[in-house]
Amino acid sequence: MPEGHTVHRTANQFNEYFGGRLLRVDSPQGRFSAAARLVDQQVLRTAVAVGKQLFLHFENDLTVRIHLGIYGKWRWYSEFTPSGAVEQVRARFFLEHPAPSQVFLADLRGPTVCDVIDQHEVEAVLARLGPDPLNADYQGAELDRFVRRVTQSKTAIGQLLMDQSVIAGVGNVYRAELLFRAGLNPFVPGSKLAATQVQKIWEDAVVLMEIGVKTGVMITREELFDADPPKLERHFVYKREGQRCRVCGADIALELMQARKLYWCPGCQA
DNA sequence: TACTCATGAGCAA
DNA sequence: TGCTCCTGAGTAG
Repeated sequence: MPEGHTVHRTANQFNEYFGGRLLRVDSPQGRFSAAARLVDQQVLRTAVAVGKQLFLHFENDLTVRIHLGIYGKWRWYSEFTPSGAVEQVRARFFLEHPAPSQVFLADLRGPTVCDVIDQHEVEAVLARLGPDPLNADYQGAELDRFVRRVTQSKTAIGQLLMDQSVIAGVGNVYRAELLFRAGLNPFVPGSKLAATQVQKIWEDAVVLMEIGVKTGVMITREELFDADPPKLERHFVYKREGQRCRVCGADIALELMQARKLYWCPGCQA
């Protein structure tokens, strides 16, 4: 489920299993081979997630940048029995001399982006990303930046929340659920919202996405935060079109916004 | 087993 | 706006 919380979990795993270690980097599929050689047998300094992007910084000042897109998947192994077709593995990261039963190998399949870049290119990518609720000092500049971008824009708030330069890491699920929880109509222009309303969206994003990092799943109903509910129970509106709203009983609506499915409740978000 | 759809985003037109 | 990248979960039959 590649919204921002997933990427932060992956960064945490890289730091835990591979941080400060000499890594082998390979591309069984071949498409990443030339780039992989640039960081193969280098020490991983640190892994950092910003929005939906993962940066693996190596000691030779090169960085692997990964964006899962819609298909990308990670698999982690503590035994050398990788599953699935190896020719689909874009990138493989592993320790050459792991301790017994240690997690030592990560396979990456189907990413939109997997490349090796230098520090200037890292900065260029970061420059076009908005603040990330999972990285932010949220009393401070990051929150202000988000509020300013939204309240100065005539674009619908439903679109703004999907714009990675406005807020990095929110995707289609969190977009729908954040707007529902805020009681906001997705089609309202950002400029029509009060700063306090926009601030509340941000604070809610921090709460929901931190739970996502902790649990690994996107749960947006408070009463289920500790319950590990089945998929269809986790949300208020996402993928619930035609069903009754859990709060007001109205039929959940589904519309296309910028070619993405937008779920919302016409009763609660009038 | 075959088919559909998806949590994303860059690009051409 | 529509196409593309191209994995895998879910579902229909």
